[in-house]
Amino acid sequence: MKTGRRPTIDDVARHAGVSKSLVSLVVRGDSHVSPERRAAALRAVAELGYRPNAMAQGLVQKRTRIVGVLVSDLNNPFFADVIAGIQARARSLGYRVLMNTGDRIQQHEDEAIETLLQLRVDGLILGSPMMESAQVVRASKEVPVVVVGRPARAASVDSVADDDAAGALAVVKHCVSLGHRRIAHIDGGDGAGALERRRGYEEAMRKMKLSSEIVVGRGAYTEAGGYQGARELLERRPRPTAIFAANDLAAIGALNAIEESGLRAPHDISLVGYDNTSLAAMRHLSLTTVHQPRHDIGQMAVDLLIERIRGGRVKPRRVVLAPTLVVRSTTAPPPRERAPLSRAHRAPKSR
Amino acid sequence: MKTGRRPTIDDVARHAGVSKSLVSLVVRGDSHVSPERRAAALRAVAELGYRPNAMAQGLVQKRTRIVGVLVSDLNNPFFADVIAGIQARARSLGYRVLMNTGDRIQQHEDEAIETLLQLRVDGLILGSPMMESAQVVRASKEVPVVVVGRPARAASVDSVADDDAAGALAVVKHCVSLGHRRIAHIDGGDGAGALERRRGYEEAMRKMKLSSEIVVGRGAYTEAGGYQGARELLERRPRPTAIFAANDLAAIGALNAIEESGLRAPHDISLVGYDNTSLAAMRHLSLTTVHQPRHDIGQMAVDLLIERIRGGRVKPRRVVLAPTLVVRSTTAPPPRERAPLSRAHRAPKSR
DNA sequence: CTGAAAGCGCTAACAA
DNA sequence: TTGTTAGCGCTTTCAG
Repeated sequence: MKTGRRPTIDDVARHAGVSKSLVSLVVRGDSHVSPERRAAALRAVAELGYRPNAMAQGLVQKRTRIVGVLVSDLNNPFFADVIAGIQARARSLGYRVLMNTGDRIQQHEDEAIETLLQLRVDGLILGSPMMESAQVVRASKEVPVVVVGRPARAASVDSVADDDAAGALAVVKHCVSLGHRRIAHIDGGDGAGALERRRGYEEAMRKMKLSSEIVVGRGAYTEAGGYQGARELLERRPRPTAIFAANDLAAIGALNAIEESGLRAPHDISLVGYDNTSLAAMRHLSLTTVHQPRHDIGQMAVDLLIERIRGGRVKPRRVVLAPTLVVRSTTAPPPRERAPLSRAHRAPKSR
Repeated sequence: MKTGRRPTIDDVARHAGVSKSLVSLVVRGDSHVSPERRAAALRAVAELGYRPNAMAQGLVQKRTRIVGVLVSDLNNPFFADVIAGIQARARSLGYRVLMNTGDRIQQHEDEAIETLLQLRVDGLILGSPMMESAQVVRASKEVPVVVVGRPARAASVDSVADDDAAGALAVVKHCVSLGHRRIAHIDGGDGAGALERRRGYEEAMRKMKLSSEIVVGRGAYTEAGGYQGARELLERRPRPTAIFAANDLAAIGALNAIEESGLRAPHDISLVGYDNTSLAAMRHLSLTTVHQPRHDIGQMAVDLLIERIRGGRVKPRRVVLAPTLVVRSTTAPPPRERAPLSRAHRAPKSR
């Protein structure tokens, strides 16, 4: 496992018969070095298996070229693509990425951030953090912070998220165009952006003149949360004919509840998710959902971050990306009502 | 964003009117400090918002108390629980976790490890790495390494994985007990542990006296891989009556292919996955699969790692955890054959 | 273009 | 108990 202590830049210098600083220049790819010495240094590096100590570098340079990423929930495939976008962009800008997860537990999130902060990462990207805004602000006092998946509330923090209002409106319109009126929502509990998505739903319902049909079940951005929310909604009479879940995971949980009740989607009840994760795309599931440009979100987050790191921009930026409805197989016209009464004032509005 | 430079331990010491080392002791919780000075130091820490610089600490202490984790694929929910296990155990042992992902690309994996190594993490856990064994060995020269999800091949590396042979045998036995004989396998391509799983399948088939029925389709640990493999298998005549995919993701891909061919599982063809991820448990999917104790795997990985870090154990350890078959709804007796011929020598063996 | 020296923020002896 | 001192491994002036 180990052969004495690890070689330092001094060892390399001695081995190559040059000075420390010369080696330092070579290792970092500076061009103002004579070919011979460069070669000598490089050879020594290879022979000794020298690996620069990032801590020592960071200590003196006062930067690490590391962006820290906090992911609220690794179970949510939504983040996989966002992170891919982050990694790709960071790589091309010469930064490295280090992740940490909070398991959807605030205290863990705090610890995760603390770790990253103590390491002196150059910037922080928070993926749908559960943590309170105050914590985010606190972190932003130390280092540039970009929040992903929910709009930032603080002035010192950038954010990139999708337009929940637009997404929700598209969903509601789609359902209405199929003939639904009793369109219920399962919210994301205290998950990131859940409030915005819920408001988007309510607003959309009002826009479609369905204020009186607004019904929200309490959920979470998890399968279990969706299941709970659906149970609550399915007990209502009259039952909703369409359910709009706060994300795909919740939609799947809702689907479980629906099937458990002996109902089928979309025959008896239509179901819509949010995020267009790989789950939704599964042919077997084929969930109607809302697509967010995840990769772009990740890239944009890095761009904002680096911009702050480099330029010292101060003005906060709230980037909002347009979502798109993806119609698959879990939405269909509502089943015919037994009592024709409720069909009476159906708004024929469609898009 | 920033208010001048960050406070250092010197600032704290000056502010509190004590020495650096006193502050250092207090911050690290040393007990040999008088209450008054401790209080003074703590107050100064709070007032200045002091946060120890982990790089400086690491530099002098020659350890970071960080375990680095490489995750091959964030899309695979398998890792979420393993990581939860890692985090939990690491936390309780006073270590922090920093993750990195390689997107299933070898070069990225190498870079990810390099980042972690340059940061001088105390140990490395590699989650189902795609990288070659040589790379793993190279890393293990720098720092203790534990491989998760595939047996380590090198003497300097520990590993913790499940018993693929046992898992495969359970799957094959289950299928046989339902009356299947043409049980095909979709392998994991060059994914971690794919070879072992495939060998386990072949061995199991032989044990069940079905050597002549061994058929392997080329796949990967992804939905796309499973889809491809299934396409290949479904073209065969006679068609397999059961498919055993290398993991759940692949099984889902296979399911897509099956349904696309107008077949249904388990009515026309039985399907088994591996890993018992949250995907498999989805009621709507209800995939028969093999459960691995993911949380335990993560914990065990940390235990092995810390043991090496602390004690300097040298003897390699290969921990193998027992998997269990989880029978759900994608397996059933095979459809009746048109030609009764092939039913003639069905082995009635069951478990 | 190259080398010597100073110091990043912290801990670990060692003294006091 | 507490303060002083000497580095950890590296980069960065600043002379040569």
